[in-house]
Amino acid sequence: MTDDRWVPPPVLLTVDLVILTLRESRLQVLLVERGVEPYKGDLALPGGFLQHPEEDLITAAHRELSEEADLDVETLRLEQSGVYGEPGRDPRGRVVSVAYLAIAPRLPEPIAGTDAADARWQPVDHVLSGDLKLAFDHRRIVEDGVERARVKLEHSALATAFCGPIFTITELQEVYEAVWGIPLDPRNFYRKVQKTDGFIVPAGSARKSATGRPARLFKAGQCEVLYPPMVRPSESSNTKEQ
Amino acid sequence: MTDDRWVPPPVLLTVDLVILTLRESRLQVLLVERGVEPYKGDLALPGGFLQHPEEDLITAAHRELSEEADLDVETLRLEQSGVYGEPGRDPRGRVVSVAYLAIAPRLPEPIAGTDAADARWQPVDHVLSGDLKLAFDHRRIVEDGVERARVKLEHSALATAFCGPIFTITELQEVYEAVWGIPLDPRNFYRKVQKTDGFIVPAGSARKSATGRPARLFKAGQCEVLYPPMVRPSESSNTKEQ
DNA sequence: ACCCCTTTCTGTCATGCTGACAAAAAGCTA
DNA sequence: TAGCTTTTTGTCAGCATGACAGAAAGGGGT
Repeated sequence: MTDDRWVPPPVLLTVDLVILTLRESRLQVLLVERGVEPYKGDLALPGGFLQHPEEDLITAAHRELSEEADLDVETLRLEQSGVYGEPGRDPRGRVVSVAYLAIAPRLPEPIAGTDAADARWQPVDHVLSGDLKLAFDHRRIVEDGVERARVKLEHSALATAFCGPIFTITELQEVYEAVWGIPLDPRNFYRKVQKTDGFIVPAGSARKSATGRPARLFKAGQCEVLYPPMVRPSESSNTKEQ
Repeated sequence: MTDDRWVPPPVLLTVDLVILTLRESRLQVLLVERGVEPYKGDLALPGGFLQHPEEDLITAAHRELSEEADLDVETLRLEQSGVYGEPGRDPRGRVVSVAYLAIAPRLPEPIAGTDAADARWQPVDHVLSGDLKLAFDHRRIVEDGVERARVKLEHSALATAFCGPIFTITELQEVYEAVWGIPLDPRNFYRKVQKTDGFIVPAGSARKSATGRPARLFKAGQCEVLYPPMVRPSESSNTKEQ
């Protein structure tokens, strides 16, 4: 650092995308089959290098998403979820990756783009359990992203974004159950979301499909931050035991 | 992306450090006076470029900390707190910065290192209020770091790390008050931390300095995650109003 | 029409946490 | 001993929660 002629070493920057959605009542993550080396043929998160030196990170993230999986994600709000810069994580050299997270309602089946041989949804538990091997350190990135989504569900009104514009309380409950991976009591859940101010507002009259009593319809309220938060019960047993 | 001869654009990577401590019952952040252009003479967070292409991010963070402010921070646990990569944030070119956060007990007055003309503690409210101008987008980084510290105080036993190895409940309360920036009721706080399992454990007999009834002494418990969490009262008014 | 089944919705009840506050306990000082 | 400060122990009402009972509102089958 005392040498005037020293120049900082450049690194290569990538963005990786953890796109979560709900399909068949399960939390699923968007994965692509890599069409190029390294890890050609393996599953990985969509993502890639910055295109030009002036490209914004978030712009690059959106671009990669539309390139690798042709999803209409204009409205998708990407949120930073971590940086992964360990040397050796990419055989191509020193690559630092910024991970972005998005959580969205039932998205359609993606269409593989230019860089990806294939793109499809996979249940996150297959990734977390290790049944599904991912390229690079992408499993770790998925883990971190899912944990962040779980926490976000507690403190923000994000869960409504998983549903359509109009939904029933039971549908909202299924979102929580899928993301948290635990069952909830319908009656207490009903009471809780009703009295959490600004979370959901009534939308039109009742009536829904199939069997059982017709459910009332709701839409997302205007508040972002939930107070009091939705607490997931399992958190209690998380105290680190000596 | 369809051009085989295309190579990804390199970027320069820096680490920036948000080191928070408690001095004189106020939350303070470590700042250095820049000794080189750009922003020479301005206050900024300690930090700098990766030294060589194989340097780990966290290693670089520790190195910069010891270079710019000669603190003995072997035990300091740095935690990632964000990436700042907006084009134009640094006049030297495309510079992406990874911010690290550390929270620590009363640290000594720092000693300016090689790159910094000076290094010292500054109250965070001076930074947040805008009274103190920082170089680059460092004010934003401090804001994010402080908010993260506030949240961490709610859910983790971090607050004990601000105190010495042995402390009184009142001292612990002062930590919360300083970081959250609000007053708390001593009696309710006393009750709360006592029954939060694994947060604090008794350490030796009572007795302390100055006036008033001697306080009992405690040390940090073994648990990391607080359940139930410490909730800061102001959070209730945080609902985003339409 | 009637019964059964499913799902949604409304209550109830005991428990435990919280905020607000009273008051006792334990020192020090004058 | 009186007065002051700070810590510690209670008290009390209100609110949220978990567990669960049971009513309401449909549909399908006979």
